[in-house]
Amino acid sequence: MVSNKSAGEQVRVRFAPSPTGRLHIGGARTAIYNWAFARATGGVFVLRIEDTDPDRSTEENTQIILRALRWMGLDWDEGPEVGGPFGPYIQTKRTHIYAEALEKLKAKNAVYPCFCSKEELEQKRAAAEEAGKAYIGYDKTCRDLDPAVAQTRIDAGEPHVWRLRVPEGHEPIEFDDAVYGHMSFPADVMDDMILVRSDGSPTYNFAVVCDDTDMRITHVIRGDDHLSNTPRQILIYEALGYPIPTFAHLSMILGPDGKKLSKRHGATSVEEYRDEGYLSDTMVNFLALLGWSLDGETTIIPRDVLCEKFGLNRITKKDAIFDETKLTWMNGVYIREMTPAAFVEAARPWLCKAAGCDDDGFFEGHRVWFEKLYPLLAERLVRLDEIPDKIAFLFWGNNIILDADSVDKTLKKEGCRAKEALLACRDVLADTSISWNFEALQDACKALCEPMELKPKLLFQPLRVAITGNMVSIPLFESIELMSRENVLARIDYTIDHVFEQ
RNA sequence: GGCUCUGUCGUCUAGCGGUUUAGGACAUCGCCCUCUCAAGGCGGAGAUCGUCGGUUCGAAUCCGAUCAGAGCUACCA
Repeated sequence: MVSNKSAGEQVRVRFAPSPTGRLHIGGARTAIYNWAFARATGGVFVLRIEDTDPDRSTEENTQIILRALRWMGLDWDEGPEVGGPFGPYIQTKRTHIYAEALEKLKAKNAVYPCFCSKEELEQKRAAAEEAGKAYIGYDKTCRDLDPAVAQTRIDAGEPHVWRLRVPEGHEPIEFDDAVYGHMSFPADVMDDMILVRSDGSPTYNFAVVCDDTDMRITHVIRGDDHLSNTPRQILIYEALGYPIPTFAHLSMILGPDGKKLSKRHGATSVEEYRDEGYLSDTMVNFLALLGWSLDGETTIIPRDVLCEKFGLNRITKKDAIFDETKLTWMNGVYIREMTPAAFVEAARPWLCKAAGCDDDGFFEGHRVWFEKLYPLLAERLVRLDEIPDKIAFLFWGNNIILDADSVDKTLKKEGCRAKEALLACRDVLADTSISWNFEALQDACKALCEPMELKPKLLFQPLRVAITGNMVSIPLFESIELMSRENVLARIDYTIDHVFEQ
């Protein structure tokens, strides 16, 4: 077996999604590993679109995947839209590569045309299953057709595929997987697989081998659903006489019930997580840790550390369950580490939603004001989409929507002296000699506690309900500072009128 | 059916024959802080390392068997 990994050679890896849907969590993790490995080794990260399935591949999906990768910050060195020396990077535009490879195989008699129709094959399979034995593979009907006869049928326009002529008595196919270790597969169970379909298009196994070779890929890092395909591909590499890259297979990502992750489990694409208010830093960190560890102790691993320390040697073989709880916790950590400016930028959709206005002028005009919100919000958020609920009250103007439960528990509670407290605070907040700044206002209100013989809680909670509408809110006086005196006084007046005067 | 892989707290994981009374993180429980909610600090509980047998003075770590789960076995990728 030849290895294509000579010492000192630059690492070239690739992420090769098929555009049959959005970028799935599992695919995103594969992309992250490839990207991080390239960055850690000073290698090249290639993006290739595998759209050889004409029925399911769409240009729209390709765009969705590119957008998702960009959002995660996984920049590719070669691929769609950035080009590179081994393009094009979209399989349907590389048909000449596969055609040349097929000619090469024909010349070596390593392939043969097969005229069995899909229907015939399916019948045989069904018959085998009924007979009790499961289908053993293609029965090689066309393998030994007389070449001249075959050529005549081809010339007559009879539909045919091209199959690999797997050498008889081939020794077990062996390779060293970077994560699974030494692998050995008996060759006699390998089918004479189809390389080129009757419409002339290449099948997956054939296309990957041609492309990975052509693009000088040194390490194939992909999902372990391809582990069993690897010996098949090695057979193709051998037939073509191409050097074999290093393989690294990644375990699967499962849903909470231990079954393959699917829509049934909720969000499965990175875009859905983005729309729920997860940060791209969170996604990269969390997914990187699903199947890989830095040292077994560190959980928060910023992307620059990932890019420096990532390696194939600490990848797990075990399937991992995708636990959203931990993802959510981690998102909170990253939110707390942001700068106010970065926060406002990332949170724009939800900030605007809270304000009920999303035009550019409004947003730009409120940037500074929004940044002041960051410290109040950061330690209470775990997802960005929680923002509207927490700050909506700031945009109510002179109006106030009182939460019934909060009113009962803090304003109408027996002996709580809420009305008295509100009146006293109102006087402080109406006093224009006190500067409109949260510390000054807070100190002035707090000074009321002693003479009134009220615990801070009994003074502040009624005020909180009167101004925010709820007994649970972001910090009270910081919020007041961000509102106008007019709005604040109006809300207190309204609350006093409506709660206490029947 | 055949081929192949996996199996450590609920979850992600560390562990590579003795330094392990199996470490960390999330979740959970308790306490502290506190004008709410959080965040933060401290502490607790939680894994006889799938099971059984073997090798060894000694095994989560090596070997065998067994069970359970997964992938592949397509003119899908």
